[in-house]
Amino acid sequence: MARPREFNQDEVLDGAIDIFWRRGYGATNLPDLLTAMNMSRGSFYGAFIDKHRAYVAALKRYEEVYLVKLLNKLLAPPASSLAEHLLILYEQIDSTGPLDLRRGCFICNAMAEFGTSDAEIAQSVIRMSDAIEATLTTVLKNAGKTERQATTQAKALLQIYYGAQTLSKSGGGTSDFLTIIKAIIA
Amino acid sequence: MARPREFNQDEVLDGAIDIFWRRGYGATNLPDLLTAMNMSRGSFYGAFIDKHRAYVAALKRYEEVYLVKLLNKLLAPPASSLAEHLLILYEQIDSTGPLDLRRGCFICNAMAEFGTSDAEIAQSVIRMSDAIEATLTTVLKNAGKTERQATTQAKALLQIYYGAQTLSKSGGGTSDFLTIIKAIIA
DNA sequence: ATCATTCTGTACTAAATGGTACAAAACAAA
DNA sequence: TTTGTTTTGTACCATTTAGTACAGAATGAT
Repeated sequence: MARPREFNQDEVLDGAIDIFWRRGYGATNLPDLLTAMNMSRGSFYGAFIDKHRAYVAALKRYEEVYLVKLLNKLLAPPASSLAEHLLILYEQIDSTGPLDLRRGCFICNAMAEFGTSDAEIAQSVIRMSDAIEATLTTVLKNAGKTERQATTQAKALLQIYYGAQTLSKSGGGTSDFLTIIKAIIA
Repeated sequence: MARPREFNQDEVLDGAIDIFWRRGYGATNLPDLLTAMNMSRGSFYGAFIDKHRAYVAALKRYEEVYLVKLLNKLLAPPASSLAEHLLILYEQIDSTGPLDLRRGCFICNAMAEFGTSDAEIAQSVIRMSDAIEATLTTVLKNAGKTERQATTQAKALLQIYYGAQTLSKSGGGTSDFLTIIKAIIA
């Protein structure tokens, strides 16, 4: 039979996620992308056809692995109060550490860069947003909220989260996160 | 003396703001930028030196004109309840109308695209964010909130606003905005 | 009307872009 | 070892990029 592939699909996609997350799609050129994925040009085009499809594949892996991890964390039985449990969201924000490696939220970044210009990507990020919102709704209902309270508060939490991620990426502060969460779920 | 300029500085910058807002900095190429600004290459480079400085100039004009307008609206005496007054924020979000011309928030877009990679731009967008936050704090204090309440709630409102803008840009819903505002200022 | 100065538009350039072609290498089966 | 197939790395290509050069047009002052 034939020569086996030398690269691992998951590993190269993790590399793609990393650089796309930090730099965005358009600002990532092919040489740097190949370095981040640890692939040669030939292998890259053989496996992903073009840059755009590589990005979509990275988004897909993000959804299947990284997003699922976040949702599972949220769905785990709260070890403390609801508000403190929801600090899991805050943990996603790299608001500490050096400014130059704040990459924000991968989903937010995709929303801001593509908007609705790419139907497939827009659909993907909205699906991920909806998944987070739905999970937050479940968490709130499990904590005793009514259906109506839970849905509205989940929306608010998601928007707060996106807003804080965006601000943090530019170096803005994200203080009072816990206080704000408490106000929303009050 | 010399031949006077044929273009108006404010008008061409408005054109720049428009296309940068819709497409971002990197995704806007020079021919399209020149069309949007209604300038020739010669005039453009004569007036702005390069693309980057044109973007910075557009940001500056945004701050001086568009942002100031928003702040003044917020500072105007509320004609209704505080929550309904704060719907001024919601009015900034183009969540109605066709998906393909949702451009999001100019400031958010800049944050997402540049992060901290450009010190001058980062400084500018943080200053604008701080201005909105400070204005919201004033509005809340004028409505009878304590200093502590006002500052925290202003932060929350700003983050909700950024989050809703980001979601809206990708076609996500922004329903329950008023309910969320009410919850935050409760 | 002439001149000095500045603006405008176009032709051009060097570099970088994403993508392709293809030879050589690596492997499994026979 | 030989053969068949696939991967890999590199050389290459056409296009697009931001930016420059410069000729000619337009203007106000003299």
